[in-house]
Amino acid sequence: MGIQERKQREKERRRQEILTAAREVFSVKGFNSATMEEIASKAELSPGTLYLYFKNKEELHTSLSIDILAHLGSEIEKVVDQDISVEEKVGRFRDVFINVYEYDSSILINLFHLQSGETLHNLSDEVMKELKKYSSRAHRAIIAVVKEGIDKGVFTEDHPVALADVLWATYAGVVLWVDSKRLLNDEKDFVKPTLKLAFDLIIKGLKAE
Amino acid sequence: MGIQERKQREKERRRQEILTAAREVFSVKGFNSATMEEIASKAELSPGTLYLYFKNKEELHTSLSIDILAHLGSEIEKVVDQDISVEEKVGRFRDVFINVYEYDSSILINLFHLQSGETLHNLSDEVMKELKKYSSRAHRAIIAVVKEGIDKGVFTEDHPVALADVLWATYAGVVLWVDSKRLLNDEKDFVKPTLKLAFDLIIKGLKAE
Amino acid sequence: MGIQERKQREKERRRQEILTAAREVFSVKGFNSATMEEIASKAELSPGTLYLYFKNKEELHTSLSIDILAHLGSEIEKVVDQDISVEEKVGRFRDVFINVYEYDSSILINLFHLQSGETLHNLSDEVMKELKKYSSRAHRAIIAVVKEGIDKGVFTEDHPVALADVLWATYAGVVLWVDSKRLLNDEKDFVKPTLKLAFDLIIKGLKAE
Amino acid sequence: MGIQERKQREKERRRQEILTAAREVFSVKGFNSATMEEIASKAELSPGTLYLYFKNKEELHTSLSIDILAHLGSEIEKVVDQDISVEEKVGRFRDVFINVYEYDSSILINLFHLQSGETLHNLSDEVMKELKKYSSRAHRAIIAVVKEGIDKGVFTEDHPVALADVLWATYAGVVLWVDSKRLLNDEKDFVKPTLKLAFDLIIKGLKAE
DNA sequence: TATGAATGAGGTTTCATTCAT
DNA sequence: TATGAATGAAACCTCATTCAT
Repeated sequence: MGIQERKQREKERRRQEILTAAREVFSVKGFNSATMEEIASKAELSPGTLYLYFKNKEELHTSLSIDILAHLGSEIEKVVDQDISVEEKVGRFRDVFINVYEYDSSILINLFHLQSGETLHNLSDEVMKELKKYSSRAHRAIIAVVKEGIDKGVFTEDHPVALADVLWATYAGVVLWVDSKRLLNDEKDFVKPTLKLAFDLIIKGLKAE
Repeated sequence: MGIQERKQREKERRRQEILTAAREVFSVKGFNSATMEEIASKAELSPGTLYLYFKNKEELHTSLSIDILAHLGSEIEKVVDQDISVEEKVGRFRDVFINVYEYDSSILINLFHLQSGETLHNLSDEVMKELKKYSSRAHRAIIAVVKEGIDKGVFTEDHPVALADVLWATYAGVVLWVDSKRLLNDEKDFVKPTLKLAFDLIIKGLKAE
Repeated sequence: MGIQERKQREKERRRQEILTAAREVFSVKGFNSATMEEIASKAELSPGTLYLYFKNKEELHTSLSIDILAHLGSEIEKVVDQDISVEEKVGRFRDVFINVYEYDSSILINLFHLQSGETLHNLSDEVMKELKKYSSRAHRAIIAVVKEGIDKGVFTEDHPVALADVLWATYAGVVLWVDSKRLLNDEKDFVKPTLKLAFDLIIKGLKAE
Repeated sequence: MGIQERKQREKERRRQEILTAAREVFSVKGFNSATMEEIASKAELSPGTLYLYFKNKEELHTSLSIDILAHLGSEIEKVVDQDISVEEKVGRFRDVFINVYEYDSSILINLFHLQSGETLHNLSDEVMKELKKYSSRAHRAIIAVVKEGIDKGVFTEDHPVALADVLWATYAGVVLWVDSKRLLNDEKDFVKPTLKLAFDLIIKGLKAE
């Protein structure tokens, strides 16, 4: 391992440390209330250093979303070529969704919230492209499975993209809705069962008679 | 009409003007990027005047949400006692959702975004209570219908509250997801068909075999 | 009584009502924290009306000081020509001071605080003149008595103006100091005994051996 | 001298620069009319920088008072154990008072004005505690000397705390009164002789026959 | 590469004062 | 004379970002 490489690795490690600190702070405070200073301090770095690794606050935040989106996408993709029935595949999607939610619920919530006009408009083209890339990767995988189901006559005939949207939207909706209910009413987190129920209904609904 | 009444009416009109201006600005900019100055200027008023009608920025924003939530709640409630089948009732819910979305999509989106930790924590108790009130009103109505379906043996037996959550979450999810897709990919707005599809699937899924 | 006169009287009555309301508000809130709106509301008038009677907030406040100063001055003056010893006269001053303090401690405190650069600079010449007039009236009376004491050989020979300043300053000092101690330590109001003690010391100190 | 130490010193120097600028501005304008912007500009800094050194305007102002109060307290304390008569000690108090006044009359005036309801209520508990600490330190020292005088039979028997209050109040009163007279009548500053006179009277008055 | 002190634009909010009715 | 809605200037304060070291 040459010096170059070691440096590269060191740099990547530092980047991850910042991301970890940022994740914690954004989770607790939300995007606007989180301050670069607090993130820096949690990463045991100075504010200025953050800007050596990320262009600005926005991109630091979005990097987190991209990370989780990339992970989600790759997990989703793994399902496509498995040797199981399409219904089971959709069931696996549900499990992936649940796992990712449980792995880092707050950033996932942020991810879904992020995708609103306010935040989206300020992103650099580069970051935007990455966001799209990972987002569509997951989406394509879902579409493929839905299509498979339709082709095999297992699912009702319908537009596969739209069906994929429904699955994805339901995921986002349950996560956000349950989160907000929890905040409003001090209830406990019941994303998992709600997600299960929603997907069971949809899978049932998907089936061709 | 006495002077008192005319003044009252004038005041209400002015309030509505501010709300309209705020709606436009918040829709385009989001809560944080919107400025009171811009809202005031759009309403052709001075910044100070806004504070005669709303305690602060937060409350101005939340008023918009409460308005639409109240409307949504009352429309949803109307469905409960109609003399139609439960499946049709759920279909009507879907229609109400679509109508409300079409009436004011941007504030609805804001409403769903609003309900995240960051924003929710700063609301006054009073506003919070109203938010809860209207929110739970709609929710209760949905629960009632789901329950009716289960009791009549038309819907699968399951926890009615959870089923209502699924419906509501799906609504929120579709609205947010389609909105973000639109922003990301410059696509056109296809909330309506997606909502239709999602509800059709769920209604089908809901049915007892 | 003609119409003119009645109007005049009515106007004066209204002015007094405003002053009364202002006194209450300024006493509780202090000059800066008091708002014209609150004063107006306490006087059961609208903010605009206040400006028909007083040029601005500053002058409304100063009017209160002038009132109490005028009262203080006239009470002090009454002492001068009484048929009693000079020591007794100084004792009477003390009593007048105590009475005025007890009549309206908060405005008196405000009066002493008022006389600092911040406030004093913004007064109109006219108000300034009145302030001086009443202030010097009281002062002159005290000087006269001190002088009488010196002339009669009862008091130590010293500059009468300076001695008058000491008396007056002691009054202000005790009032302010006790007030601030009360605020800092939640103690009770002990202006009266402190004032008695201070004057007893000074009267004793004043005596020629 | 290490880097740490140099930085520390540099920081302290900057703090003092700000305090100096603030002192000037507060002296001329008073607390409310002074603006952070003006203070910053006088210190040749940007407004934001002030907030790196002081939490807010209030605390910047109070820091000035605490500084002078601390100085005053320590000077007063030095008098207590000196090997001189109690009368001389009280005379020394007077000298300390005069010195402190001459060192920084404007902040001293502000200090006495500060201690009024309006300002006092907004202080943080921490600052309040410091204020009390230094204030009571000076006060205790005075009480001790007065007590010594009474115990030795040199002073009239009376409540030492009350006597200390009189001394302190006279100090505050003379300073404020003379200041306001100066402002009202454009007279010159005669705090020093007035203070001398007042204390001579009081010392004489204090003596047991 | 890392620091962290300094920046300064910009936002929210208050409230004395005005003026059309 | 009285109103009170509207004004708008101005203040405090925050914090993402920069840059000299």
